[in-house]
Order: sequence, then structure tokens, then C-alpha cells
Amino acid sequence: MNEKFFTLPEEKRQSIINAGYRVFSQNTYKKSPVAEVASEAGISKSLLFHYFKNKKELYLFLWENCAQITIEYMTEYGCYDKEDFFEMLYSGMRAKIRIMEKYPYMGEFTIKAFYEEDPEVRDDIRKSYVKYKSFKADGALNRLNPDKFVPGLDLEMMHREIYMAAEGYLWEMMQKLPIDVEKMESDFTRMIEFWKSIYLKKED
Amino acid sequence: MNEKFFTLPEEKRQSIINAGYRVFSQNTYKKSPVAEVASEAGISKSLLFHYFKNKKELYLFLWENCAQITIEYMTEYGCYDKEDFFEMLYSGMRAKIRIMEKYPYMGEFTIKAFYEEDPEVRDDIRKSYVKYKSFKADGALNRLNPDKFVPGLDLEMMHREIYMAAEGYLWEMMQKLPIDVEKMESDFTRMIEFWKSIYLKKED
DNA sequence: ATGAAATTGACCGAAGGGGTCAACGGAGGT
DNA sequence: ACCTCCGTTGACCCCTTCGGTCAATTTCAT
Repeated sequence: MNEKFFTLPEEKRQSIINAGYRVFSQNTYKKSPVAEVASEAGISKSLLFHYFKNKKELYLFLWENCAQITIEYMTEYGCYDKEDFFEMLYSGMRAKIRIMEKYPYMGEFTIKAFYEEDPEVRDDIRKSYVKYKSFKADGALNRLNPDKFVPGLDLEMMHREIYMAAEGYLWEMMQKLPIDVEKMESDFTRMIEFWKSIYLKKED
Repeated sequence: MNEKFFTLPEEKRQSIINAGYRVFSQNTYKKSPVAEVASEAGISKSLLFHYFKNKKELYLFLWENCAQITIEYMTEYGCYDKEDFFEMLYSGMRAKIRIMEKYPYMGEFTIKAFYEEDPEVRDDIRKSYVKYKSFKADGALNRLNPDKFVPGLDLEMMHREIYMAAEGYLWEMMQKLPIDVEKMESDFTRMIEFWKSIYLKKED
């Protein structure tokens, strides 16, 4: 891929990347027209082929970029170094919302790419995935201190439940782009407050 | 559309329908090849065009069929006539799982069709949607009796929370087809038990 | 003005798309 | 044995789309 791409003004690079995520997230790899990416980014197809030597390279760049972005934001919002469970939840959510704000279709692209079956890219996707897998912020369950929660609570169920509700909410939001960042933050904050109110032990 | 389609053996009709849902759920209307539907259903393209006079007719039939199926299952599982909130949740879930079992891609197709922008079908989709809208099993919130729940609980939040968790779970399941009906039922049952345990007032 | 870099429109060959149609083959009637 | 009907198909048509190239034009710093 052409190094010139990285010297492009932020705005232009952004629009190319987002056009890519949009197109590839709504079509399979094979049926995603490079021309559509170009025109949506406001440049000619020829120029796009000037930055990326072919469709595959563009696609794989976008894929690698997902991981980069995610790690970058997660680090910035301190998702890796929170002690308290709800704190971690909160910062994770904020990171995710910011990503959605800047790259609305990245989430869907990630999933679609992960399950992509086209032999032209499948193996590269798989290979690159294991490389980044270790960055996942797992082990939140172990960090839960049972003393803080209502007695007898099934912590694993609670964790699953919260996780799924968050997924469900994000999924719902993704259906009707563009997203409303303000609303999402306040919705999520309310939800976390709600969870705290029912799951945390009352100290009275 | 050709009436002969309805006299087809159940199995064959099924496979055509499912092939249709699969293809149209993973591509936009325009980029869904009729030939792919046919070959996946195990028949020739010509024969498919014998049953449906063109692509649009096939697509709209599948769309109408979604509503039919949904209403049929919801009725069969008594989703419209349950009094208790958790009972309703349970029967709704069972209906949904059975649908997913028989028509794995119907859910995704419904959403995709709903947001389809292609001028060739958009208006028909919209029009047909309002026709069925009234069948939605709404108003579950009003049916909630606050006395049965823990004092001070925000019922609306609880409702939203449960709804989103269910969505999140179903979405997760849909990513890795084919579905495991047994597992889904037991997962869901456990989740409902969990919700009951934390939201319902303890009578001791 | 000049040369290099950025950017494009026109173009190409291949593939894929919706839809048609003549023909095939088997079941049933005579 | 022959005909007829009908479910079914493969080959075909014509048009569009796609990935990728390239010569030509525009932009811009010097």
C-alpha cells in the first residue's frame, strides 16, 4: 500500500476509511464495489487504486485498522486499568460510543469481516485476528468482589445479563444511524445506575 | 405469483423460502442473485421464475410471509393472551426460538427488508408494514402489577433492561448458525429465573 | 515556466445479472 | 405404441457492473 495515504489530511483519510467501512459492512467482500467506496469518499476510483494496490489490500487495511482503533480508544479511556467493575463498564462504554461516533460502521464491519468466507481474504483475516486476540479485556469476572453485592447473587449471571443488555442496546442503536452520542451516554449512565441500584449491597 | 407454489411438498417450499431468506438477508435487494436462491434451494433458476414472475414478486412474498409466520407462531404459543409478565416473556421466547429453528434467516431478513432503500421495493415494504403493525404485542408495561415486585423498583427500566438483554442474546445466537434450540431454551429459562429472583418481591 | 506529484475520465475484458424459451422426460390416458 | 400434458431444465440474450489500467490533465512548489 502507498505510504502517501498516511500523509493525507486527516479529514480525507477519515472519509476514505469510513466509506470503506460502510460499503464493506453492508455487502460481502466480493460484492463490495471499490468504485462505491471511492465515490462515497469523494475521490475517484483511480486515486483509491493509487493508495491501495487492489481491493484486497484496501480490505485488509481496514481490518487491521479496526484493531488499532479499538486498542487506541480502550487505552485512552483507561479500560485496561480500572479496578471497580462498574467503573470498567462505564469507561468501556464511553470508549465504544466514541468509536461509533467517529467510525459508525466499524462495528458492523468487524463482525462481517470476522465471518467473511471469501477464500481471497478469509485466511488473512483469521491469521490477523489471533494476533490481536490477546488484547481483549477479559477476566472482569474474577475481579468481582462478592462482598459488595447483594448476598446470594449469582455473579456470573449478572455479568452475562449486563453484557447482553449492553450488546442489545448497541445493536439497536446501530440500526438507526447516525448515532446520538448525548443520548447514548445518558442512556448508558442511567442503565449503570440502575444496575448498581439492584445489584449492589445496600449499606443502610 | 403461480399458485402451484403452494401445492408443492412442504419440504421443497420450505427450502425455497429459506434460501430466499438467506440470500436476501445477506445482500441488498439489488445484489441478491435470484440464481443463488434457486441453486441453494436445489432447483433451477427457470423453475423459480416459473413460480414467481420476477425477483420483486419473490422478495415481496418473502416479506409478507414473515408477518404470517410471526403471527401464526405468536398465536400458537399464546403470546397474546398471557396475563403474567414473565409468562408472556417465556412464551414469546419459545415462539421466537421455534421460528429461528425453522427459518434461521427470517429475523435478519425482516430487519434488512424493513430498512431496504431500493426504490423498486421500498414503497411496497413500507405499505405492507403498516398493515401488520397492529399485531405487535405491546402494552406489556401497563400489565405490570407493582405490588409483585421489590419496592421502589423502576419498572420501566427493568422492562427495557430485560428486553435489551433478550435482544442481545438473540443477536449473539444469530451470528453463529445453525442454532442450538436446546441450549437456547435452557439459557433463556435460566435468565428468566434469574430475573424473577432479583426483581420479584420475596415472600418470606 | 518547469517538472514532479496528485488526480481523473475513459477504457477494457471478464463476469454476473434478470429474464426467456425451446426442448427434454416422465406420467397418464387412449 | 403414440400423444399430451406439465414440471423442469440448460442454454442463451443482452445489458450492467466490476476490478484494474493508463494516458492525459490539473495542481502546485520552486
